[in-house]
Amino acid sequence: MDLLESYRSLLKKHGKQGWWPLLETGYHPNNYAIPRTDAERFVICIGAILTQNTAWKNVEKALANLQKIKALNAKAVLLLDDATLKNAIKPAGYFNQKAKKLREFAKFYLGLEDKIPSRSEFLSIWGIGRETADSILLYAYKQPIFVVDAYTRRLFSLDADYDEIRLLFEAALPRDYRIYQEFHALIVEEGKRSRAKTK
DNA sequence: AGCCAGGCTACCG
DNA sequence: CGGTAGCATGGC
Repeated sequence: MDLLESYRSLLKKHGKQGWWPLLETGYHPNNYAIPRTDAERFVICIGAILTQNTAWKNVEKALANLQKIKALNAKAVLLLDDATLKNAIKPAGYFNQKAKKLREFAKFYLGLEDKIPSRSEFLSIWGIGRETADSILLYAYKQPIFVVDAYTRRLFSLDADYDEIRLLFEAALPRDYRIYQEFHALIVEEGKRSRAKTK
């Protein structure tokens, strides 16, 4: 299986996806400067948590609610009372769990200096699993780590352990975070469309 | 009217 | 270890 060839063909089919989408600017194809600020970085991180097993459309509603109450930063999240936080993120589902996950992450985030946390540091946070950790590393920190999700397994008929699949992609592709970002986004786009067609 | 979304944790055998 | 119930809302 030539993964680089799959990447090229998906790119031709769907065009650049421009992940990660932000509230103000939406998608930003051909712009790899994002995140430019610490604020954008944090929004990417909590978006990655909120989108766990959840359609992005619903995550956008939750993010917009948080923005409305000026809680798109770590300090503000920690200062919100429980009911307000849960109510804001309710559209993204699992609001009891995700409220706790956001607080756990915000606590961690506030403790950071300028350094980039390691994968295992992210994984040690309650509520951050492998895909979420890798999404944060790839899209918020621009680290060349491939993100594996349900669509990746489905599209390529892979039934191996998460990290095995991740390493398979990383070995087959140039070590370039921009390619990893686009490829994962393209896989999701392809997965969404092929599902819409077959139903 | 179901089925399922850009998963994770806890618990089971 | 691998497998899976539970978590929750909204879109199609």
